[in-house]
Amino acid sequence: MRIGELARRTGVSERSLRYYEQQGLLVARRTDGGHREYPEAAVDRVVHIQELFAAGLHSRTIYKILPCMRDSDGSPSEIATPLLVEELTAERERIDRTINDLLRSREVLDEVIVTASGAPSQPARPAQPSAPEAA
Amino acid sequence: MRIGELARRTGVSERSLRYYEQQGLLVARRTDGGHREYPEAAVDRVVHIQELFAAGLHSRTIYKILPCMRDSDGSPSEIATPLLVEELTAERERIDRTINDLLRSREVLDEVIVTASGAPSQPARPAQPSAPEAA
DNA sequence: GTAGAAGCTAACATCGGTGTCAGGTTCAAG
DNA sequence: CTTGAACCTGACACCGATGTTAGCTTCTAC
Repeated sequence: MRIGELARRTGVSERSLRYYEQQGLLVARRTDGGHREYPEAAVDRVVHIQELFAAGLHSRTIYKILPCMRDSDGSPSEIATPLLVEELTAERERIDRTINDLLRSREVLDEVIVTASGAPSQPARPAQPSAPEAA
Repeated sequence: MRIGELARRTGVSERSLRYYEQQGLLVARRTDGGHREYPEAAVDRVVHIQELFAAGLHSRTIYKILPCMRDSDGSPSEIATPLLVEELTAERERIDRTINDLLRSREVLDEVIVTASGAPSQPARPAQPSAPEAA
């Protein structure tokens, strides 16, 4: 398939798909005229890439782990080196910390939401207009 | 306390603390000479701000919810408006999606790590992906 | 009063994935 | 052919929190 279809099917912009290729995350055959031609497996691969990006990994890291995942092509194809494993472990810890931050913040939001929903417009404390005007 | 100490105690750079003030997230009295002077409660507040930033909230959003949290000053001080509640609910959903992405990506990392650690040179046969002990 | 540490403001840089525009080429259907 | 959609490359812009530097002022301890 071509880039337009891949973009449509994955929800990722053509711009991003070209960027992925530039970063070595995605390969494409070319037609004689130079247009990209993707195999079906590209859809899965793009989805995977997106997930990893969404988790805050950098393209360089994604580049390194892609061949170690059983993925688009169905085959793991490579085993991570000890160095890479170390890096991924650090990345894993970062992810854990982020999850914890998210959970904490979600609690905070919930509390604010619940407080507001539970108590109708009753300024608990009309006092101190300590709200600094927006900068 | 002054900015240097606050920075040390919170692990947040002076640059960021000044930025927070500029965004209206943090207030400080000033000495005659113009130096910032923070109350003890600032430490907690900065920590809270950091958590919210880490969860991907923008300073504008943080600005709006800060007065609705029971926080540094100990008092909730304000109740969220319906509009804000709506916004926070959307934010909450974004956080949920992000958590899911992180969990998925963590699984992927775990699989790569386990495969590499467990099998010196063999096609993937991963044992139980290590228990999600984050949270 | 003086030296040096600590603060102040202001301005510019950075990172990295993505949006967008420009100017040109290819593809497919009439 | 011709035409219009789809694609190509390349370059620049953006966001937003944070780093960094510069040049100056204030504070504190001697």
